[in-house]
Amino acid sequence: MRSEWLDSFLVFSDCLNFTHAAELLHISQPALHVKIKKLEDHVGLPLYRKQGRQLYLTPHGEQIRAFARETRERSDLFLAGLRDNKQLEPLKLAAGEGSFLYLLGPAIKHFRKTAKFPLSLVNTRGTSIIDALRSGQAHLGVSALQTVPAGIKQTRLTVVDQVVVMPKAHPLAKKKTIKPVDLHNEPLIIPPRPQPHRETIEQAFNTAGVSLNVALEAGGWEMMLQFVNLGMGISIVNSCCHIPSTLAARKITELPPLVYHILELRDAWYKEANREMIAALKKYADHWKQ
Amino acid sequence: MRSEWLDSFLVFSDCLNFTHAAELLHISQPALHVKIKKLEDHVGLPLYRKQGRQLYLTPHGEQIRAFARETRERSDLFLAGLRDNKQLEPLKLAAGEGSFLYLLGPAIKHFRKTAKFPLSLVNTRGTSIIDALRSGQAHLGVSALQTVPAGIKQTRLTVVDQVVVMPKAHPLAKKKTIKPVDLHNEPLIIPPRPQPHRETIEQAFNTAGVSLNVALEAGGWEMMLQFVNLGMGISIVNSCCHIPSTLAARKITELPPLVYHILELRDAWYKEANREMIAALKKYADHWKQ
DNA sequence: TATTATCTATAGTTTATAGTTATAGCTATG
DNA sequence: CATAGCTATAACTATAAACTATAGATAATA
Repeated sequence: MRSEWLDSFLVFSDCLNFTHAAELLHISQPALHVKIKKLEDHVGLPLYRKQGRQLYLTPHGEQIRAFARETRERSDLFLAGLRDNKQLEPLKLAAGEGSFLYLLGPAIKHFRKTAKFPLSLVNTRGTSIIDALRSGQAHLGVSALQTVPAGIKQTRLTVVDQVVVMPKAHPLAKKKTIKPVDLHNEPLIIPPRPQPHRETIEQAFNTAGVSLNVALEAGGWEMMLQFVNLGMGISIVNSCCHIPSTLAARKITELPPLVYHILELRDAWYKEANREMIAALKKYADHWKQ
Repeated sequence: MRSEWLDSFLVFSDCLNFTHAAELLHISQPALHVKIKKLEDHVGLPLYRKQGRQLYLTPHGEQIRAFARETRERSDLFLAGLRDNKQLEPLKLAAGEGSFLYLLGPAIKHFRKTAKFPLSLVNTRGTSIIDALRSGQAHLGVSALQTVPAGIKQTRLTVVDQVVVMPKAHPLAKKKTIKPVDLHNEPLIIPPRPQPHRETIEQAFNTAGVSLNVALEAGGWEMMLQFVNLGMGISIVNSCCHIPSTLAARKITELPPLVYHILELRDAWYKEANREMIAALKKYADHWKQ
């Protein structure tokens, strides 16, 4: 869609009179007429109608008019900012510790190498990622939320299973997959209460009718694994965590796999930096599986 | 800024080679060269440089490239939506009861008459207007917040004084202006605790060292005025409220006037509907004063 | 009812712009 | 030092965008 057409249409839609609008544009009336006609042909929809000899815009015409206005305003603002040497705002990517540690490394590396945008990483926990997006503290988020809040757009990134980790010598390590019942009375190392990971575990254990034996509350995957390593109990972590070779990891049933999504504000006009980061994230979505 | 220039620049910036890019665009290399030159001349800044015989984009060139991408994406999305007959989203205006009752009437009337956008009004109270904007439940808000939250753009609308209202026969009605001290021991009708109006009053009375004698807690200007009318006490309301002729309104010192602002999300690309509503609001910003 | 004014829309012509070819000039490479 | 591969400019050409003229349509006016 040519910008000239939109500019002409803007003037025309103000006058609703080819003769006057053409004068304002310093071109002849027929010249304007063909411009509007070309715009109409391109769009493929009638943009104005005649009632007697009064012209009026169709609803599509009204929409084009609004689009034309926004387009020009956007362009003017951008050019003004460019000439004022306005600094490029860095892309702010929000995610939890786990995502940054095990999921996003290669994507971030790739983005920094190929994209020309400054990058800033925001460490968030739980649902505060949504607040960060809404308040503009972050432009993009990665998280495994269960429900999509209003006004947020989700793009599926990868699916991560949950595994039970324990010392290799542990009797449960002989099993191939573990059920919540098997963990009855086992001392567990899990995060404290408001964390979503804790909630998921509690829910699954409740459903299975198994009571939790919390040996130690510890947040953060690395910490949890460290305490398992020290023999203080066993734990449930994402299968994308780097499991030390001294530990065994076994699949657990009845705990839903985590679906990681890319989160962005719906209809914040698609920023180029977002686009490039999303491309990088998708490229390396499953790198951790190898 | 012509859309053709941007389209050509996009291809050029991918190749960084006039010869190849021109082939892709099915024009000759010199033709592309002058197009890029025209874009550069229009912008007034160099968009690329040569290092030996390798070309690379300047930071300004990178920004233009991102802008060009976004421009095309935006245009494509718009056209696709238009052809799919996607319904126009209504403009959602959020404000409190007081604003809707006394401040916004004529502006809303004007908008509905002149603007071609569907309108939807959202009744909010207190700071939840910010949440409504951030979550996309509202596109525009009107409120008299004391502080501007991050990511919100404010435009000053009008200034409203606070007045004490009482029956005309009340002894205080003889005064021209009233101080908080004068209200010592007077039974007051004011909103309950979390309301900002209550907080403002409490703060002013604390500063003046006067204790509040709360006769009745009632939210909403109309209700408050009604109870004053019924002789249950006196109250403090905005001067833009419709004061019944049976009551007297007197200015009060030490209570700061309320500054009403238009609120919108910073850098949500300026929607045409927002623009028109803001124009309408400004046009009738002070209508209530007459 | 005929006449005029005002405006849209189309046709034919002219002008301006965008495209082409040719080539000079620069730079890395064998 | 010759050559390949590219940018950038000039001179020329084709195309598209402007113009003039005017037919057609509608409402106001004599």
